[in-house]
Amino acid sequence: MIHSNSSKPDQNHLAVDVVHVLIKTNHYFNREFEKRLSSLEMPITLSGSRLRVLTMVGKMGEIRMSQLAEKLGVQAGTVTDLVDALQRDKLISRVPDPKDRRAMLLKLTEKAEKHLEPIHVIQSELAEKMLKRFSPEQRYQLIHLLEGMMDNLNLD
Amino acid sequence: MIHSNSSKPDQNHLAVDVVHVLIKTNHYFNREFEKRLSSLEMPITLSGSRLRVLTMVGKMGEIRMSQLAEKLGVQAGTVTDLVDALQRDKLISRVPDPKDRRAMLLKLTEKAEKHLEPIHVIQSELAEKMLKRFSPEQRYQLIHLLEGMMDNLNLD
DNA sequence: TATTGTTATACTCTATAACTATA
DNA sequence: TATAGTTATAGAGTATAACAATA
Repeated sequence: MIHSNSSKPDQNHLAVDVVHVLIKTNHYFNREFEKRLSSLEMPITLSGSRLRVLTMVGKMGEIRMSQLAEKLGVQAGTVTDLVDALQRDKLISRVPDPKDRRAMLLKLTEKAEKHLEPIHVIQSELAEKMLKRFSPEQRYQLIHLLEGMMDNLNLD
Repeated sequence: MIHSNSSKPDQNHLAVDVVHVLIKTNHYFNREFEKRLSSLEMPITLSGSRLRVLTMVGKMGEIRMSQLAEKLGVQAGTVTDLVDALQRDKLISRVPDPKDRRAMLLKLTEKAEKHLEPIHVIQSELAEKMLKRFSPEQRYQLIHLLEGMMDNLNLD
């Protein structure tokens, strides 16, 4: 058999290009998002990681430390630190799980819900700007293509 | 009462969804890429940031610290630190710019070129896996849509 | 005066590993 | 013994701001 690696050079090159554009687009979004966030002059500044924690906890409603670590793809100790910081800012509550005395359950506080509102507005506005003049079909198409990429990652 | 925010709820919601899928796809790629990189057992481990520096310097051939900072979207001091580390590992060389005695010119060393090879192979393989069964048309489409998002960011 | 790069300081994110309490 | 979470330690990445040398 011939080199599997160089049998389709053009196609391969194109694949790398797609990934590079993906990374770049993500980077552009992040940079602009962080810029808008910091210009919001909020009493508490949320980094990307902390925001991801809050969003995940909000989505799950109630979640254990270990589950959260798994969902975020980080270590248990990292979650402990992040939650410590968020709890200090009264954005998250940590209560013992009545069913397992080793475990802790995390929940958003009301303060967090209020805090997240303007952030979600910014996110939404920025998303809309980046997708200006994209038809609904194009938006679905983009979602579909990206989801296809993730699906491929979970194959064999 | 009607929220000014919900005038175009479906479309707006879709825009945020697109961005979320984008971020998630990027995250999936990064996680898998870092995993494969670390399993490569290389003598020097390159973080995402250092890799981005090397890739950019490689692409430009020769570049100033200040240009590099601008390209990467980070502060000058950050670049100094990154380059310090890469120079310590003999992956980058720093020579004074003969035309401007304040400036430094960065270049990859031969060691870096050799070092980057297997990394590019991994990147290419992973990209190809994620785009398996995507037709060339779909690949171009994806690139086109993502570039459209970046273009929109630079408007008004 | 403005620009190039460095240094100093501080904070966030992250991993690894050792540890405690509970299952 | 295994699991849930914490603590300790260390290192990378980043920003801000003050600084020196040169333009």
